[in-house]
Amino acid sequence: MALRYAILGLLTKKPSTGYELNQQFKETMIHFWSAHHTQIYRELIKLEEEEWVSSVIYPQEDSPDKKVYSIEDKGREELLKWLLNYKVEPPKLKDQQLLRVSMFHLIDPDDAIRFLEQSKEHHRIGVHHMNVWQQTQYPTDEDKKAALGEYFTSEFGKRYMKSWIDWCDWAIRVLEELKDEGN
Amino acid sequence: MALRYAILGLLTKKPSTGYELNQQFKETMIHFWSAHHTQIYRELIKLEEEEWVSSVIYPQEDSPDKKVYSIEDKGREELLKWLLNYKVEPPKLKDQQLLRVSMFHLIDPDDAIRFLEQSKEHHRIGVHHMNVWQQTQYPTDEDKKAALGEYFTSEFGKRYMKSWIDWCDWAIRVLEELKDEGN
DNA sequence: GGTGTATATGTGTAAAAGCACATATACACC
DNA sequence: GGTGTATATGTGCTTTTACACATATACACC
Repeated sequence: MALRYAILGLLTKKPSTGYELNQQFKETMIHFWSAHHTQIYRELIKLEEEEWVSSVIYPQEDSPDKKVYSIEDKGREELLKWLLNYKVEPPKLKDQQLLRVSMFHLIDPDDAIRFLEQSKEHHRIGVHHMNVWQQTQYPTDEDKKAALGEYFTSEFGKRYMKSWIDWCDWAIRVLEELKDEGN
Repeated sequence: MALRYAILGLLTKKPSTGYELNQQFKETMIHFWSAHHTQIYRELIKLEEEEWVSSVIYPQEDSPDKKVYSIEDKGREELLKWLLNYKVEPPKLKDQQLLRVSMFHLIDPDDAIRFLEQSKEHHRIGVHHMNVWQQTQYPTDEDKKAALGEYFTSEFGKRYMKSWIDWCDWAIRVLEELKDEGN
């Protein structure tokens, strides 16, 4: 039920196609929300039926037609209602990497270390991507107020990935020590 | 499809009832996996049909009968297969708190600050709970190897919550500065 | 005496999410 | 000439997850 609010939130910034919304889910919202593109297209259809958004089709020559969605008054109203009527809810997450970490008692310490090295590398690349993104997309001082959300959540994502890397280093150290004790 | 492996992972530590598994999901796995209790009971039934686990019913006098599940060879085998055949997959998450943060451009800075203060308090309580848990449940040096998973993931959860709190402080500072500039 | 919480296990049904596949064009790379 | 990627929007179907509710006992608190 919250996916619709995620979509509406993006549409308050600028009218977008389903394709563009999906890009933004993958780029800027990756650290707190995931959605499949088919889910986004279907939710947009529902939102239009309920008149929370409207769409205009722009024919294109060298690629398929674009369907650009805009938020309507009803949508803006409902979004604000949802935004201000909150209770602190814990996030719902499924992290296969940490799930595997939780079973490290079943595998060889060397395999565990290899796993953590890969995970660390993955997050190192993530931090790099974030730096690239920030250099091109980061809100400047003038429009910081208009892009506060992106400013805050991208910083969160960066800190999250950095603390992942630190945690990996710590866990690898613990495993190395355990190996030494074993000798 | 991964829920079953989460359940199997817990059952490698000790035979448990669905109720106990649900407790552990809420206590120690909260930082990387969420599951509803009805989902756990249904998955256990499927796992037993496929003979990955088995169950024994213990009648009780002062509360309903217990159904204690144990992992079978087939389950242990499949778990290890899954554990070692991985590709690094990004986590799937739905965090309503960060989703609301991403829409801070729509609300009053004072409302945003209040929101972050509540969120911070929530994570402060989380760190406190973690400290209490660690004092009673934390693996000691002797059985650290047997409880490596809990040792690593609880440390991850603690670091995660602490970095949430730091990030809240940072974001509140940014908002205060923006307010001052507005005057 | 009622309310809330804890123990313990479910069913029925709805909503959310994901997978495989479909269509159509174009540009880059080997 | 084939493969992969990017643009752009979907359908059909399955799996996963969640919600409301059901049952039964006991203990604490007001």
